[in-house]
Amino acid sequence: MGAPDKTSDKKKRGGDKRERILLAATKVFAQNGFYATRVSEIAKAAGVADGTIYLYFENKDDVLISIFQDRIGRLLKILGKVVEEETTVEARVRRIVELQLGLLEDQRDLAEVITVNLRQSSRLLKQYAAPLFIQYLELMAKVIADGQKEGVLRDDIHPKVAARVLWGGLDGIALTWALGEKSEPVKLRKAASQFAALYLDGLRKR
Amino acid sequence: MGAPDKTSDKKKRGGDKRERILLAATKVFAQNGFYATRVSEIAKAAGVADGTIYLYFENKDDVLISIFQDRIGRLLKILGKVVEEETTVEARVRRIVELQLGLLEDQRDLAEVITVNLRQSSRLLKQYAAPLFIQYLELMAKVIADGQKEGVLRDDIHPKVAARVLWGGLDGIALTWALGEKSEPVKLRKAASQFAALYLDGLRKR
Amino acid sequence: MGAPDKTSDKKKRGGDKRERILLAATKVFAQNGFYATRVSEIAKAAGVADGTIYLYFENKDDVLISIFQDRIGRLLKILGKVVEEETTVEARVRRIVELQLGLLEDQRDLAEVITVNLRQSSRLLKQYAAPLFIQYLELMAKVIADGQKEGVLRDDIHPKVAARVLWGGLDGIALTWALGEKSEPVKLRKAASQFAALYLDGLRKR
Amino acid sequence: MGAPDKTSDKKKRGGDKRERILLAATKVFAQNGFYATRVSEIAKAAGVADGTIYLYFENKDDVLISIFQDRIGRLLKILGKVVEEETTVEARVRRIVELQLGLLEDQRDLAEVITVNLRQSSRLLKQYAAPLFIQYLELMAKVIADGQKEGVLRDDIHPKVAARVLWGGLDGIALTWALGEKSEPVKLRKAASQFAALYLDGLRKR
DNA sequence: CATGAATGAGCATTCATTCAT
DNA sequence: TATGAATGAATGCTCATTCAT
Repeated sequence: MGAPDKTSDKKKRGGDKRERILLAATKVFAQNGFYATRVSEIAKAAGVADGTIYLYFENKDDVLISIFQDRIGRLLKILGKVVEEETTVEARVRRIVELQLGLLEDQRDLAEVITVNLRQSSRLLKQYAAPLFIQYLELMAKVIADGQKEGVLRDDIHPKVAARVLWGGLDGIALTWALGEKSEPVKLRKAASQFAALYLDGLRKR
Repeated sequence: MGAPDKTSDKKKRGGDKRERILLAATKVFAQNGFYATRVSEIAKAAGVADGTIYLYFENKDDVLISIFQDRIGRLLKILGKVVEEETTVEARVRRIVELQLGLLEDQRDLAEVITVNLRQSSRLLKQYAAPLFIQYLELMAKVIADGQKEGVLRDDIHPKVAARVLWGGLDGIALTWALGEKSEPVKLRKAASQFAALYLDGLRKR
Repeated sequence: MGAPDKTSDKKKRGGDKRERILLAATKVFAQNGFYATRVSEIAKAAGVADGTIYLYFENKDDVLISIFQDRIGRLLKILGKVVEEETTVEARVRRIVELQLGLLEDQRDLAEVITVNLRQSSRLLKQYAAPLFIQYLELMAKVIADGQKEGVLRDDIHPKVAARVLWGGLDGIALTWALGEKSEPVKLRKAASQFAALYLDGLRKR
Repeated sequence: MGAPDKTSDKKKRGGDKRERILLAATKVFAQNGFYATRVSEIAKAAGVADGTIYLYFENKDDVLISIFQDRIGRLLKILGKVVEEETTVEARVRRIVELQLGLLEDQRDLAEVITVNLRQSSRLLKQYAAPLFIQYLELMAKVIADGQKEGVLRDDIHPKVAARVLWGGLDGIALTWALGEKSEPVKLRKAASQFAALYLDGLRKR
C-alpha cells in the first residue's frame, strides 16, 4: 500500500494481489488438497473476488504450478549461490540439507503443498514440475560429481542416483513432518543434521 | 507372488472380478491420475458395467485405498518375512531395497500409483495410507534399532530418521524411474544396489 | 406419430425422451429465446434431469440444431413428395405455400424457433442451417426452372432469386404471425393463398 | 452518408465516440453475433476503454438497439421521402427495393446485423424492433393501399400481406447475400430489379 | 449378481457492469 | 470524460452414484 511496490513492471497493485493469492492458495491447498479446494475458497482466503483469481492466473492449475515454480525457482537460486559460496562437498551438502528443511520449518503449508499436493495432478507434475525437478537433480548431481573428482566421495555410486537419494531423503523427512502431528515441531532441524551425516558418510571415500 | 493366494473361498467369482477391477484401476490411475480417471473408465478397462464397481467397492476412493492396502499389505508381509529370515542388518536392508524396487520393476503402473497417485487425495493419504506408512516406518526403524543394539550401526542417528530416509530414498528412485522415459529400464536394479551401499555405509558404525 | 416408430435402433426409450426434450426445448426457446433459455429450464419442461439432456445431445447448441434438422428435414421430404405428386408449377407452388404455412399453423412455437431463434447464433446458422437452407432453395429453384422450361413462367427472373423470394415471403408472413398477437389466428391461411396468388402472377409468363 | 451530419452540437467529441462505438459494434456483431461478442471486444474495436461504452449506452443490449434504431430510423425517413417524391406505385416500389438493397450493398456488416443479429434476442426484437418494423410495414402497406385505390393494383390481396411479402422478399435476398460468399457481390442489384418486377407484376391489376 | 440409463449436486469459469482514480 | 482493475452473479456441463430391470 504505502510502500512503493517496485515489482511494478505490469503488476503494480497486482504484485501485491498475486502474492496474496499464492499465499492463500498454499494455505488452503495444504489444508484440503488441490482437488478438494474450490477456487472460491482460495479467493475468500485471499480476500479477493473469485473472478480476480483469473486476472492473475490462467486457471486453478496455474495457481498450483505458480506456487511450485515461484518457490522452487527461488530455492534453486539460493542453492546455486550456496554451491558457489561453499568450497567443500561436505559443506555444500550440509548447507543444502539445512537450507531446504530450514526453509520449510516455518512453512509447513508449503512443505505439504510441495511434497503432497504437487503430485495430485500427474499431468501438472510431468509437465511443469519435472523440468524444475530435473534442474534440481542436475545441480545436486554436479555437487556430487565434483566431490568424486576431488577424490572426496566414492565413485562407485552414480551422481544421479546420489542426487535422487538426496532429494528422496529430504522429501521423506519433509513428508513425515508435514503429515505428522504438530507435536514434534523442533525435530526437523535435528533430523536434518542426522540425515546429512548419514548421507555424507555413506558417500565418503574411505 | 509365489505363495498360493488363499483368497479364493470367500470371493468366488467375485474375487475374480474384484481383482480385475483393481488391476484395471491401477492401470488407468497410473495413466491419468486418480482424479482425472472416471469410474466409467475403470469399468470399461475392467470389462464390467459402471454399477458393478459399486458391488465390490464403496466408492471411487475405496478403489484407490484398496489398491494401496492390498499391495502395501502384501509388501509389509513379505518385508516382515524377510526381516525374520535374514539375520544381519546389512542383509536385511539389502533385501528390503532389492525387494521393494524389484517389485516395482515389472509393475511400473503400480510404482506410479504408489509414488504419485496415492498423494492425490490428502484425505485418503492421511486417513488410510498413513497407518500403513507408519507400520512400514516402524518395521524399518526396528531393523535399524536392532542394528544399533547389535553395535553394527552408529547410534547417533535416530532409527525413525533412518527409516524415513530409507523410504525417501527408495521413493525418490522409484519416482524418477516412474516418471522417466522407458529408455532406462535396467538401471533400476543398479540404482538399488548403489543406494543400499550408500545407505549402509552411511549408517555403519566405524 | 401413430405409425410404429422404428427409430428404435439405439433409442428404445430414448426416442421417447429425445422427442420429449425436443418438444420441450421448442417451447421454451420460443418463449425466451435460445440464449435466455437455461438448460435446466429445458430439462424441467421435459420432465427430465439436467444431465439427461446430455445423454441425447452434445450440448445446448445441439438441441437447437436438432430441432431445426429434424423439422426442416421432415419438411424437405414432404416438399419433395409434393413436387413429385403435382404436375403443374402452379399446383406445386400453391401446395408448397399451403403446406409450409399450414405446418406452422398449429405450431406457433416451431414457427418462432425457425424464424427467430435459429438466427440467434450466427455460427449455428451458417454451419448447420445453411446446408439445409440451400437444399430448400435448390428444390424451390428447380420447381421454378421447370416452370420456365415448360414456358409457363417468365424467364427473365433467375430461379434462384425467385426461390429466395418464395422463402422470404413465407418467412415474412410467418414472422409477423409468430410475433403477432394471438388475436389474428385464422389469417395465416388467407395470407398464404394471397401470397401464392401474388407470387404466381408475378412469375407467370404473359 | 454524404449528407453533413448535423449531430455535432450536442455531442461534441461524444458524438464522435458514440458513432465510433456503433460502427465498431456493427462490425463485431456481424462477425461474431450479438451474444458471442464481448463488450470488451466492442471497446477494443472502437479504441476505447470498456467502461467508456457505458458512458454512451445503458448496456450491451442498448448498443444493439441503437444500431437498429439509428439505421432503421434513417431508412424510414428516406423511404418516407421517396414515397413523397415519387408519384406512381410502381416507381415507389422500385425505388424502395433499390434503396433498401442498395443501402446494404456497401454495408454487408449492417445487412448481417439487421437480418441476423437483431433476431438474436427475442426480447429486444419484440420490444424495440417490432415498433419500427410495424412502422415500416405500415408505410409499405400504405403505398400498396394507395395503389389499389388508384386502381393500379389488384385489391384481392390485403395491403398488409403485400407489405410483409415485400419485406420478406428483401430480407430473403439480403440474408442469402449476407451469408453467401463474397464471390457474388454484383448480383445484389440484379436480384433487386428482378424482385421488383416479380413483385409488381404479381400485384398489378389486369 | 450385473447392468447402464438416469440423476442432480457441484464447480470452474466467464463477462457485463461498476467505480475509485 | 475516460479508464480498466475488480467484482460476483450466473450457468453449462461433468460424473460419482443409484436403482429399476
